[in-house]
Parts: sequence; structure tokens; C-alpha cells
Amino acid sequence: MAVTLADVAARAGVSAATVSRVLSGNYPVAGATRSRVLRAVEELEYVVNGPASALAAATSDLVGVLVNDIADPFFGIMASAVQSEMEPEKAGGKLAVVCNTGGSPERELTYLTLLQRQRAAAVVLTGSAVEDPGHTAALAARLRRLASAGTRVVLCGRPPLPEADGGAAAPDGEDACGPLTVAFDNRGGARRLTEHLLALGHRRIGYVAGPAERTTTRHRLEGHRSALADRGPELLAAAEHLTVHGAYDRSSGYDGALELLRRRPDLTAVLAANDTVALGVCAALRDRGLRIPEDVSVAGFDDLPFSADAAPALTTVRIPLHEAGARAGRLALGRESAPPGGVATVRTELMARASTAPPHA
Amino acid sequence: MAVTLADVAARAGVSAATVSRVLSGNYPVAGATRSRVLRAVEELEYVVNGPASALAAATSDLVGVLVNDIADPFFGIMASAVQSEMEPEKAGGKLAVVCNTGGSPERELTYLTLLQRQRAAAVVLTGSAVEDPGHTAALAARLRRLASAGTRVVLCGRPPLPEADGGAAAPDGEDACGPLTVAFDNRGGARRLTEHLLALGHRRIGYVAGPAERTTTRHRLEGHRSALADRGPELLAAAEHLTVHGAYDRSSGYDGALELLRRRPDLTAVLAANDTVALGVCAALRDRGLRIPEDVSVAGFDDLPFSADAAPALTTVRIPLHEAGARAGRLALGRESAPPGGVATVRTELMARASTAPPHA
DNA sequence: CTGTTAGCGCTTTCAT
DNA sequence: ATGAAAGCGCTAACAG
Repeated sequence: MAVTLADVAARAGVSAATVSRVLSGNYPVAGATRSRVLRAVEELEYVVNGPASALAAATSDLVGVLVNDIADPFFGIMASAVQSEMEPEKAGGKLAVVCNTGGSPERELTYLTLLQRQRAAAVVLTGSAVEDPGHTAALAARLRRLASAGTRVVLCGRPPLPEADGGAAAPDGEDACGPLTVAFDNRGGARRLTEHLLALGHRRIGYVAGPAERTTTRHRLEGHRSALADRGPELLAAAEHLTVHGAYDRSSGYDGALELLRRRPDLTAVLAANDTVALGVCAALRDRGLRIPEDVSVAGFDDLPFSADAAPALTTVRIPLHEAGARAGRLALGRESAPPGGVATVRTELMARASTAPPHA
Repeated sequence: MAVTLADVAARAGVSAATVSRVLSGNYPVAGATRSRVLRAVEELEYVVNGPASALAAATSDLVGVLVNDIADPFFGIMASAVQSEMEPEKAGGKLAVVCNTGGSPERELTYLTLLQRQRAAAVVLTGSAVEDPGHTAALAARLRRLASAGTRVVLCGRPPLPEADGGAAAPDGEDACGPLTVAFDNRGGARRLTEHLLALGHRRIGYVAGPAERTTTRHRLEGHRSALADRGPELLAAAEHLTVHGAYDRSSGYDGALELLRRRPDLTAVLAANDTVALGVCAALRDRGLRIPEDVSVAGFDDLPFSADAAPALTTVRIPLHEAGARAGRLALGRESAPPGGVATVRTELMARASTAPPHA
């Protein structure tokens, strides 16, 4: 039915092997032959049969990128950065495909199985991990199997897998190093952000956190609290009551801010889990008749494109998402050597803008 | 190296054929045998070799989703809706993978080739098409080849392919119907939006349009102008001077609004290519000291999640992106019958909110 | 530099 | 209901 390698070979008057060599370009072929083959390919509109070549070569050119929420630019930026390294037009180029887990651990596992089934060349897992022991174990097992099947595994924006402690399987000669990781300094960023607020004079700071069970949520919260703790134990003590949890979306920010205001109407600042949440916080404050930053300061996290020109411009913590994604992509392709220890931590940077100011009272 | 079907067969004491039948579930197998096989699969942690099965069966379970900008929720919402119909956990389930073209026609073609190489079960093209004759022809050819190779092709959020007129190839018995299409009523939406502004009393309405060569841009602009034309030729005549083009992003909105203000400082309303652009327009207006909607009304298009609780809430045109994406997904799977004529047009709905009001003067 | 020859792991008639 | 056997289209030694 479809045109095959053999058809091209026949047309060009060469053997199938020669056509294969021309197409993969990793073997010397005479110039004249090569162009004859290329012409036949053109004329026949031949397109390689991916599955057949993957089967024969025992590798495929698929690279999977798992994201928690494909509708969130946080992930979109990373995913597009990963793809930007793939060069799909080139001969050895890979096809980066993004898979949307929706934040569901089961779906994450499902996609990993599917990618293993496709014998993907690499997989990049982006975004925070769920901290459930059962899931962590299942995930680690899956990733180990992927790795041992020759698929490169890279973590981007999530912490390295916890050490496989316990007397499970002894390291059997294999190099037992976990997947390569591009981690974000969420803790340090959150810490500097809170210090910024503290330096401005704020003492009653609300925190609208992300989902409780995710690593990113925990790290940002820890950074926040460590800054508080340094300032005085009473601030830390009050923090629990000034923290609410929600999803990483706008409505959690809205609801969270309202809840915080109910608990402490004299709040002078609100920190949000991320920029999207921060926008929800702003909306709630505004609806309550509070001005930003005159009455309440607000800050986000991530520095997504819309943050800089929100009204007022949002103070936030910049994560170089594009750079991180691109690096993860290069690691996935093996085009960049592994960082020492397998973990690269990317810096985060405080972006102090108009949404934070000294408290009024 | 990896566990194969044969290993499972050996372990279960059956033939490879039986294991295959159990796994694909489309053939009667005795209950006892079946569970024995399943147990062997479990014990061996067997994962099907996708390429091998795709080669043998001449089909794969990949479904490609092409998007213009993966960092834009407009596409993210559609892509996630398409994926939501795939049931990757089920036996016959597909693996939906999204490919980011970045709006580049070449890349669109590249991805289509790659997907054809993978023998994808279906491909869904989302978002506006570039209206370049050369590219349109190349695209149509590619899609035709895909379709003839058994890949289902669905268009979502873009108009049906132009009729292949001219004396090219005669319809040779094949049913010459183009790809299935889920189109948006951009024209009608834009028309109603402009009528809303006109009804409010606005007469000097700026328009920050999208990239000139895209179908979506053209359709929205046409809708806008047809409403203007109905109100009076002088309004239509002024429209040209009140239109600027830019990308579908926030900064084009910002720059576009500034440019419009330069041309007509007495503008009373600005229509934006989409909600993201509208936010940029708002920012520019605010920076110029203009209040929304007291001094200038602003409206967007798409009704993305953030629009409802922007400040002020954005008047816009709602497109049921999720429903559209889901429908495209079902069409791609053949789980829903084709609409009459192969084209389903989804309604758009005016969402009049706080960012539009009668002009002051 | 190019052709020959085996498979890669699975699905699918065709028997039984 | 199950097994045997013939490919699917390509790659990769191995010759020449």
C-alpha cells in the first residue's frame, strides 16, 4: 500500500541498505548514488516507517515531556523550551511530544508506561512531584525500568528522587545513580521573597500555598518559614494560622485571600503559591475594597510573562523556565554532560516590583 | 534484553499468539488461560513493544495534536480536552501527544511528516491557519497523504481547507471530502461584540488585530467591519486607520493601544484580537492615565479563565474551547459521527462585563 | 562504497 | 480455543 524502502531502492537502482544509509546519513555513500536515492525519495514521496525502523534499530525518535497542566504557561514555557532543543527537521532529530497528566499520579504512571511501550528515547518530567510514599515508590520503579531499557530520564523543576534507602535491591553492578535533575531553588527564592517583605516592615503576612502534598508547595513554604523563623519565633508561631492551601490556580488565590482576611483582617501582605494564584489574591482584595500595595502588599512566584505588566506590576520570584527546559532537553538528548552529582539547581531571583510596599499603619 | 512476548508465552505455557490475543482482547480466549497469561505479564513486568506491534498491525496508538503556542492557555485548553477523550489507560486507548509549531508553517509541515512517519492514528490541527497559497497547497497535500495512509485528520478552531479547485487531480473514485472540521464562529462573535459597543454609543473604536496572514485574524476583523458597515459607511471608512496588527500576545496589545492612541487620542473603545492582547491594551491605557471603562472601553476575545476576574472584568466573546477540543478528539477517534458536510461550527457567545460601558463624552 | 542476509517483536491467517 | 508460521519494513553486521 504505502511506499516502502524497497520501492525507493528499486527506483534508484540500488539496494535497500543503501537507501537506508543515505537516509540515516551515518555511513559513507557515494555522492552520485546519494542524489539518485534522494531523487527517488522525492518522486515517490517516501516517508520512513517509524515503527519499522524503531523495531529494527531498537530505538525511537520520540521524546516524552510530562506536564501537570498543559493550560498553564508555567509548563508551556518549559515544554516549548524542551522542544526547542530537539531539531525535528534534522536527520537525527527527535520528536518531542508533551503529555498532560493533569497533576494525577496515576496518569503520570500511565503515560510513563505508554512512553516505555513506544521505546521513547527520553522522557522529561516537569513540575512538582506528589509526595505519597506509594506513588513515589511506583514512580521510582517505573523510571528505573525506563532507564534500564535505555530511555534517558530527566527531571525538570522537581527535586531529585529520594534515595532508594531500605534494604530493597542491592546495587548490582549497575551505576545506581538516579535520573538527571534540573531543580529549582524554590526554598531560597521563597526565603528571599519573605525577607523582602520583612525588610519592608511587614509582620502579618498571609500565605496562600499550593496543594499540600506537592514538593514545590513544601519547599516554597519552608523557605518562607525559615525567613520568618530568623526574624523571631513569634512570627513563625503565627505562620500556621496565616497559611491556607489550594490548587495552583486563580480561584484558589481568590478564595484563599478571602479566608485569610477572615482570619486576620489586619493582614498587611499576602504571599501566593505562584503568579496565577497571586492574581486571584489581587482580585479578592480589590473586591474587598483594599488597594494594592497601599493597604495590602501581594507577591507571587515564577515571574510568568503576564506578571510584569499586571496592575500593579507583581513582585515575584523569577525562575528561568526557558533556560531550565532547554537544559533539560539537552540533557535528555545527551548533548550536554551531566552536572556534578546529577543535579543542577537553577537560581531563582527576586523581582521586586510595584505590588509590594511598606505597610501603611 | 527486554522482556518479550515470547518470554511471557513461555512462562505462561502458551504460544505467543495466545498472549497477543489476551493483550489485545479482541479474540476469544479461555478464562483460565487468560488469567495465567495475565499473571505472567505481571510477574515479568512485561510492556508491549509499541514499534513492533505498530509494524505488524500497521497502525499505532499515537494521536498528534498540533498547536501554535503551547504556552498559551487558548491552545492548552483545547489540547487537554483532546487528550481527555483518549483513555490511554484502556486497552484500545490512544496516546495523545501535543506538538508545538510555534506558529511556524514549516514546523507544522515537519511535525506532520514526523507524525506520518510514526503512522499516527490521527492528527488534530488546532488554531488558525496561515493563509499563504504555497503553504496552503503544501499543507493540503500533506494532509491528503496522511488521510490516504489511514490517519484521520481533524481541524479544530480553523476553517475547513479551501476547496482544491483548479484542474489539478480529478476525483479518482476516492471520496474527495476534506478533513473533518470543528470551526469557530469568529466572524459572528466579532460582529456581536462590535454591535455591543455600537449599541453602547461608541463610534471611535480601535482594533488591535492579530497577525495579518492568519485566518482567525481575518475572520474576526471581517465580523467587526461588517457590524461597522451596517451602522454606516463612514464608520467602515474610518476602520482602516483604526486598525493595527500584531502578534497574539500581551505586548502587541500594549504597543497597539499606544499606537492607536497616537492616531486617535479621542478613542472611546479598543477591541483586541484576544484576551491576552486585551490585557496588554488595558496596561497601556492605564499607563496613559486612562480609566477602564470610564475613559475607554476594552474588550477581548476567547474568554480565557483569567478574563472573568481581571480588573475590571473583561467583556469578551466566549468560545467553548473545551467542548470543541473534546469533540475534535472524538472525531479523531471515530467515536462520533461526522457532522453534515464534515464541518461543525461551534457557537460563540458575547460576555458583556465591566470593561465596556457607554462613552463619557 | 555497496549488496546480501538475518533478524527486531508482534499480529494474523490458516490449521488443528 | 490454541498453535504454527509467515511476514510487516527496516537496520546492521558481514562480505565483497
